[in-house]
Amino acid sequence: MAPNDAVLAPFRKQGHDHGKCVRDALTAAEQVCAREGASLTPLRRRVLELVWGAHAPVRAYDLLDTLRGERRRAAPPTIYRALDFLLSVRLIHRIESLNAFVGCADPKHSHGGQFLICDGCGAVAELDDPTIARRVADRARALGFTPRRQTIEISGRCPDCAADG
Amino acid sequence: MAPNDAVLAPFRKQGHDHGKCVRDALTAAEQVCAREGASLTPLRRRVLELVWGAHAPVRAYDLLDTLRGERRRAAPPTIYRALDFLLSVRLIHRIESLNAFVGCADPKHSHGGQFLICDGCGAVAELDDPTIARRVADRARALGFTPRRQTIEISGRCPDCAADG
DNA sequence: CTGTTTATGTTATATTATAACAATCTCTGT
DNA sequence: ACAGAGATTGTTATAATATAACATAAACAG
Ligand SMILES: [Zn+2]
Ligand SMILES: [Zn+2]
Ligand SMILES: [Zn+2]
Ligand SMILES: [Zn+2]
Repeated sequence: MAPNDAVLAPFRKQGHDHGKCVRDALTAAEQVCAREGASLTPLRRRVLELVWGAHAPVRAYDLLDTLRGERRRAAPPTIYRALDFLLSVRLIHRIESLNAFVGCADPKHSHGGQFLICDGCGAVAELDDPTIARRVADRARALGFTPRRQTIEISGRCPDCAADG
Repeated sequence: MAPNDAVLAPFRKQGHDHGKCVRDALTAAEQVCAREGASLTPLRRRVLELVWGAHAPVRAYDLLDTLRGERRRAAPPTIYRALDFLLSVRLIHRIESLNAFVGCADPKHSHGGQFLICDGCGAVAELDDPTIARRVADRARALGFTPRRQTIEISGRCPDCAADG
């Protein structure tokens, strides 16, 4: 398996076992929370599972609609609080340019991810190129700025969608 | 004047002539629009001027409030259409992580800017480091992705605010 | 237990953005 | 000047995203 394969999984409509993606993500989540003493309640766990449901960014109110099917009293704060928790332990990322959320591909290591967002199919792949992150941070510091968080989002066309229209 | 001076102007509360910033921005805007055959109407020009009012990102509804003082019938579409126009000719940028807008420091050259956003004072400085932009684009292309637009936003503390709390 | 913290429920509202259609302005060709 | 076409702005309504504020209920430590 080429090293790019994991990164590009979201762009492969067929040929990746997404059930396994989700199971692995939940397992990793348990470990991360245990390590940090954070409490992954059933609600938070379920929201994380829903975020992972597609290999694509999900909007808060879509999560809410789904959750309402199984938990009558879900309201906007229900979802936003769960999302805030998941963000705080870095199990998910927020895609600023889409107002949407996506599961973190590598929650065990701290990082400000870089995201490739396909205009065609909506899929998002998460890179983690330390060279880019470091270069950006260095450039900021060279100007006397103290960086805290990076948001790097690249819109364009994934391999499949570039081939089509 | 050191080369960083222009970039850091937004972080210097004193000692930069902001009136000149605005006048220069409007002059450049006229030129850009003339060159592209775009029509910088009084309304659009005024909204651009308001965006430049502070050297900081401005939210759409704040612009709307201001505009209403001088144009009774301003409504959300008034502002959003003007902003869409200004974005389309790249006279302003949208800061995704703030849902806010900021004047482009260099509208004569096409670029996906990189933004340093101060948590303390709210000021935003625009970099344009081609090395970063190229590296990001190259990395995307190496994965078969065709990049169209980059969003790069760095939150942190500007020199002044890092010195304080 | 009992108070304290954490998590969730509940209602209401704030903030950001767009849809849809009407009116007006601008420009062009005659 | 006039008609028609396209661009711009006005107007009303509503969609989409997010948070405030306070109530209730679990979880947990002493
Ligand atoms: Zn998957
Ligand atoms: Zn991640
Ligand atoms: Zn710019
Ligand atoms: Zn500052």
